[in-house]
Amino acid sequence: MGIGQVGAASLTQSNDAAVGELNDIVGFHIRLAHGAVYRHFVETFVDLGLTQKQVSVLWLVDELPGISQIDLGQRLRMDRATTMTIINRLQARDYVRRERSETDGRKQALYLTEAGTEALARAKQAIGEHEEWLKSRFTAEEVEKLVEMLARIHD
Amino acid sequence: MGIGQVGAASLTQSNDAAVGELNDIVGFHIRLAHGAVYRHFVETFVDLGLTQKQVSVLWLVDELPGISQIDLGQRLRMDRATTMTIINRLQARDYVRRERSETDGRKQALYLTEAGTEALARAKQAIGEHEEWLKSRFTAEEVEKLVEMLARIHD
DNA sequence: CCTAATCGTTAGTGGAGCATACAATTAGGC
DNA sequence: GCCTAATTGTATGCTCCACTAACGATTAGG
Repeated sequence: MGIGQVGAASLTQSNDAAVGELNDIVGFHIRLAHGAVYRHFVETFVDLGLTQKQVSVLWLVDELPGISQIDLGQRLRMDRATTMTIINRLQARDYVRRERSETDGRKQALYLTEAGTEALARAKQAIGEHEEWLKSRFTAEEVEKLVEMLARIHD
Repeated sequence: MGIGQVGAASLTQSNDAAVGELNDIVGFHIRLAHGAVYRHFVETFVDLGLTQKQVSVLWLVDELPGISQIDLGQRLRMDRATTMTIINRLQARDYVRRERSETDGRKQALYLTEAGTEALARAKQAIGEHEEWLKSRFTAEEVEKLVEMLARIHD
């Protein structure tokens, strides 16, 4: 699908499955793009059996060992209850363990288990493929611009 | 949050809740942005009680009366089962009705009811606010570029 | 005409997000 | 220091979305 200097309206309607005026809704495109990325992610991770959220959590716990659930949730924009269920799943698979924080009795300190570390390593491999699939349609400058614009939305 | 000519790396880490290397993952930003849009959508639509998907479906059925479920699903990137559940919900609320297609006995022809048409009208009002919230952080050129790049992902 | 494909449907699984309520712990004002 | 308020984790329950697998009805095509 060649991308030239054409208006976005005509461009994004070049597909055979037109959606009419919906095409002008930015949120609609974000949702569709997210869905496409999600589906490719699932394909790529079907062997590992990990979701986007689970990988993000493993990744962050690895970078910040001892992080609390509330801190983790805030960085990934999840509420406490959602964070709980994800940690529960990862703990059930023995990828993560909880320890009572020494400095704050309310908090749980999260750590990766060995299995979790291994799973994360494999996940990072898969993330590489996944990102390649995603980035392949953009130049480096466009990737940077895209990320910057997306960050303006979620920050 | 001022946006200047700064590299994306430092920019997107300007927030207090840093995520380290995850910041370089494009898919991660798409997911976060989608989450932010989703949350604002829910806020905006709490009175109407409609989801993004439901509004998209009402919108398309209105533009293409008599559309089949399979066609609808393809345009919105949903599989048959997912489309079913959404149509079921909209039908239960009397926003949509199914009719046997005259030209193909396998298909259902979808139409909005009067209540559905009214709901869509209110939804379009709310979409206006929602889009304004979303677009307010971009120039018109940026919006066009963003939509075009997102379309490259989901087309 | 008969087989294969398509479409809708049903049932079941799993992930994610949210609200609410509660217990334990800590922080802060007095 | 004490007491109240806030924080953190937890449990329960709800909704929504996406997918798989199977099945019946219908249509398309060799």
